[in-house]
Amino acid sequence: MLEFRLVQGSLLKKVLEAMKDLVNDANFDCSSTGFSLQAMDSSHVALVSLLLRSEGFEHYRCDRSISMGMNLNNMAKMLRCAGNDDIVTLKADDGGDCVTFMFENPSQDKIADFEMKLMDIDSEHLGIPDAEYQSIVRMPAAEFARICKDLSSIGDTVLISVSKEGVQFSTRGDIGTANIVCRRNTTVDKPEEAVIIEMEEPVSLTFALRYLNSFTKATPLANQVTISMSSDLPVVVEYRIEDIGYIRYYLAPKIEEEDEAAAAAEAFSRTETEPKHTAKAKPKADLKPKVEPNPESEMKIKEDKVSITEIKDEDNKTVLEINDEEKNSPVESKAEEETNTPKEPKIETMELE
Amino acid sequence: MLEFRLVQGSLLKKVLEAMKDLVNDANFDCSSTGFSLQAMDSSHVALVSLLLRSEGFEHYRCDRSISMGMNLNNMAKMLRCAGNDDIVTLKADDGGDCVTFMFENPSQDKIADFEMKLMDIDSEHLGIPDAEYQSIVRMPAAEFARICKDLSSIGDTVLISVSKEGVQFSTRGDIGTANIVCRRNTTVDKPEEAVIIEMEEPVSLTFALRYLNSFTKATPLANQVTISMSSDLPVVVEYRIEDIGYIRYYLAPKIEEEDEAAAAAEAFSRTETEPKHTAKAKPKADLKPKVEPNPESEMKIKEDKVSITEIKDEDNKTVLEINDEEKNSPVESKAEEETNTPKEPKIETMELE
DNA sequence: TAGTTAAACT
DNA sequence: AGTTTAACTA
Repeated sequence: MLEFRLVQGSLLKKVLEAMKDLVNDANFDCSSTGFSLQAMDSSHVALVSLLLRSEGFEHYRCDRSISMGMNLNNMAKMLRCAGNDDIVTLKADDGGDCVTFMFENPSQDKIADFEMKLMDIDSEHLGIPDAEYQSIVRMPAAEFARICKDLSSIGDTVLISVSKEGVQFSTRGDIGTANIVCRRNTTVDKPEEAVIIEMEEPVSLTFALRYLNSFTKATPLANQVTISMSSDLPVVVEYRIEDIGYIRYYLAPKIEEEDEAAAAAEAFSRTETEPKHTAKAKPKADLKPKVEPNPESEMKIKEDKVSITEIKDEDNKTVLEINDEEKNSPVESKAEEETNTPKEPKIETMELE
Repeated sequence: MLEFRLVQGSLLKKVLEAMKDLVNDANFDCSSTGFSLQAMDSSHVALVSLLLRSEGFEHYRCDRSISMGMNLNNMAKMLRCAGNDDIVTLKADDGGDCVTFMFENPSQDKIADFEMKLMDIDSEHLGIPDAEYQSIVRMPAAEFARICKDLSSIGDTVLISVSKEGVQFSTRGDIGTANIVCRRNTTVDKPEEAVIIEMEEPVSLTFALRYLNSFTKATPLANQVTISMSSDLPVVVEYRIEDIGYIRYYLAPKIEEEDEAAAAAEAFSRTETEPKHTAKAKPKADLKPKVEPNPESEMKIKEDKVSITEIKDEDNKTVLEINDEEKNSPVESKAEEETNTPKEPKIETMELE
């Protein structure tokens, strides 16, 4: 028996709006400590990780851990039927193949319940390494969203460069170029407007704006966003959900094209002479973990079972592999249905447990 | 070297939104006195004229007059990246082929610069006669916009009839007819709601609503709109931009169809028996200027060099030609790329200087 | 996939 | 009324 009650029902609505564009189907993992989800986007380029801790709920009961496969689009549709001030209750029987959403409006005179069929989603549980990052930027979530949206009207990718003084976003497209600089700004009286840079090493990385724009669907969940970057790790874009958890997005950086390589050279310690090969053919011996997993990490996974791999595929795109050493053959998620041409660097498999 | 700074950056955003639907590419003419643009719409039916005087800018520097060809859609895209409260600076080097837009947010912690390639647009400089008009209507810009939008759901054209008491907008379509009358109303306490009629002679003219609806994109720039009409001149729809200039739209009236001819008969002294012919094939000798240029006119151009010609093309549509007598062959703008079927009356060439 | 238009919310 | 978001169309 699983049952939890969330007074601020709009929170769950926003969480689903923040995931449904990126992920079609995913397992919600419920345990006594809370409610979590990890899933790769349908083209296996980005990864979403959600955590809602049990303490954040008004009432939380989970007799035994269960994994509920849901179509996020359908779940979002149902949650859209809840008013923003409604109290949302989610119920599921242990053996059942259904989940029930119950919405109570504030005056308790309207009670709705929606039942949704669960799905059997054969997804590996993705463990995510909690690495140390060379640069961490905290800035207003709305501002980051605005920048990504604006730049995507000029170009397809953004080069994010962090220095002690601030963070610069730049792009280039057919109609011209754009450069946006956000200066470090630790305004004390308005913490939600602060731009905070924690930099150990300057970083310059390029990302596909298409995915960043998907990530910013989480903007209504938090005032601030945290962008954590290291040269050879996927960027982490985190929205902390007050008192209850977070939603995090991971995206592998793109390799610069020749003409942009110079600008990125200092940030990338990668050798430009590295031979190209296909991701699948890449021998394990060539793997070059750049960042050791943090031993202090809160990760549930064992670090010695994780390797982060960066290789180039035939299109000179980056492929990051984070592999369980006991499972050397990457397993494609069977939930994958889309026929996207894989132009993006792929986080091929994040099966870490 | 050209550089100007506009504290109210949203103004430039609105100006571009007000032009981009009508004009693809145009030259911005910058001189020490200000910033101006004249361009015909892509089907050569309507004309836009923009003026932003140097006094309206916080800082204005233009060492020598230059003409910068821009794609208005791309320029609008870039300006959309400016916040509404941003300070906008435009810069261009004299010899350069680029223009730079710089946006500073009010707290100065976010600075963006956008660079856009200039185009070589081979457009004649359009001089526009400043005629006297038989009827001038001033009314709230939002009300005019609403009327044009509403009527365009009924019909394609609007008959605007001005009398001392007010102005009437009427249309007819498959589903019925519509009539909107705005009474003269010089409310003293709310000047922005006034409807003011300056009438020397009653006027009834028909215009394509499609174009008027494009013109009303300028509504956010001004509280009031001025509509100046004479029987055989293009209507002028003017939005004054406070403290800095104006945007004006010109559109030739349509000839009434048979069933509507009666209503317009008094306004048009045209003979219904005039034979039909194609605009281009029409020999010069057949042109019948209907209205002599007003000798009292404030026009800057010499009247004897101007002829206003009204002819019908094969579709029984009006074509107004305002020709310099020294240039008998109408010159198509080379910026013209669209392949619109020229169903609308054309202001063929407005080269009057 | 991008742009535009309509609708809903603030 | 303005702004932001969603849905539809090209």
